[in-house]
Amino acid sequence: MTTAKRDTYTPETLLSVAVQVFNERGYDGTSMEHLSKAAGISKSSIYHHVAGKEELLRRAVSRALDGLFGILEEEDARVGRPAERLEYVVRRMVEVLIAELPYVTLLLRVRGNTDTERWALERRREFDHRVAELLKAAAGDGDVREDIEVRLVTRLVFGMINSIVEWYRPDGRGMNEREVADAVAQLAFGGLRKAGDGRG
Amino acid sequence: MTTAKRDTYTPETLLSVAVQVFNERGYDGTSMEHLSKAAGISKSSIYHHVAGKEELLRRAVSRALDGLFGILEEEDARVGRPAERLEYVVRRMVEVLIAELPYVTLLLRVRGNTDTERWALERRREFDHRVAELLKAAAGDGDVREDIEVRLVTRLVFGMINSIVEWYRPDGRGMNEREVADAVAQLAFGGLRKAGDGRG
DNA sequence: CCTTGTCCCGACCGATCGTTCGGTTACTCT
DNA sequence: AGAGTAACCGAACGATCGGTCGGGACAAGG
Repeated sequence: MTTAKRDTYTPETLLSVAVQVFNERGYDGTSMEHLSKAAGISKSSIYHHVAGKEELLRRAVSRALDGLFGILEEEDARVGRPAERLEYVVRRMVEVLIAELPYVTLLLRVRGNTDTERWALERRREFDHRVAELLKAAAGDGDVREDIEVRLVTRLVFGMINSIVEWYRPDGRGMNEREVADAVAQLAFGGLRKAGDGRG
Repeated sequence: MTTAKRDTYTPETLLSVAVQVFNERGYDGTSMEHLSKAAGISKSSIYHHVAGKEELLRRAVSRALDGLFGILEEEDARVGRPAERLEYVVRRMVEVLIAELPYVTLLLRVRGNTDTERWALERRREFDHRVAELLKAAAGDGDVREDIEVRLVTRLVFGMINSIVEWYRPDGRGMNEREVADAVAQLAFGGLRKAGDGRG
């Protein structure tokens, strides 16, 4: 039956291995041979669980996108003053990014060579746009600086957040999700200079 | 003679075409066939000008690294108060990044699959380290906030700057290098919140 | 026992990979 | 004009690519 539990591979466990290799070697730089070596099964056996290489990519970026879009559906992201909703979304982005680190990492590196990659890029743009609107509303309230273009600020803040995938590693003794989220929020809203009180 | 000017390809003109394709498709996702189509010459002719695909990558990342390390040798980056030297370096990084956009873009995307890529990653880390020391000195002077770890701040600011390659396109009617550098410096040092006066 | 279906494998497919080679064109210099 | 050579090409190289195929091992249900 379909609900039976086996100690062999499932599409999910295979995915976690594949995503790790994708992030180390790059998607295009990873062959099915690399995946079979990393997973410990033969190349042809992979096709018993998933349709192919691109399905693994699709499953991975879907998981990342679900996590990000899920933020926008949370109550604190939907109701309240835009500036506060924005800060909440920024913090949650960091948390989700860390919680789903390998999947988001892969999402952020997609180039657009295949249909799956182009779909991922489109959905990413959609998410960016939603956050940009939040920032725009906050600027309309006079809660954030207006001397820099909204679109530019959005891109820079996204750049700062997304760069986390380039260095954060869950060592155990490192920072946890909350600490990183605090640092990002403080730096993004308060800036590098000492004068700012950092709010709270 | 070697100084003769031809209207055919040189390693440099070929490089500019190759880097553009590398950035569109990714290095691993680009075949020599793709390059020959984009350059308008046959695949085998490329090997008359360069030793192979990896040499094109090495030339490209070398150019980007030379631009970045060149900043650290400029006078304003070497003498003066660390906090001011830091702000100068940040602004110059943005300018160099935009001036050498395709080359820096490629540099920031290498994964480490070949010797060339690993060498590029090592030199990048060296540059990051040099800037981190500058930030550390500025923190020692009490000129920047110390409530966030120096290494973390460095990474986040680098993330913000480096993200420029993901969206900046020299349209002509868009922002110029100086305007982007100003915005980055203002956001990095002054933060998103309105309270900050933005210094000057 | 035998069937059924899951899980896995080695061998192989056509296509494409980066690269090489022999040879032709076209320009420069004398 | 003739020699020399830089620039270029089509064809082909062995290797590897993502993916297919037929079948074997194994556990569960009858």
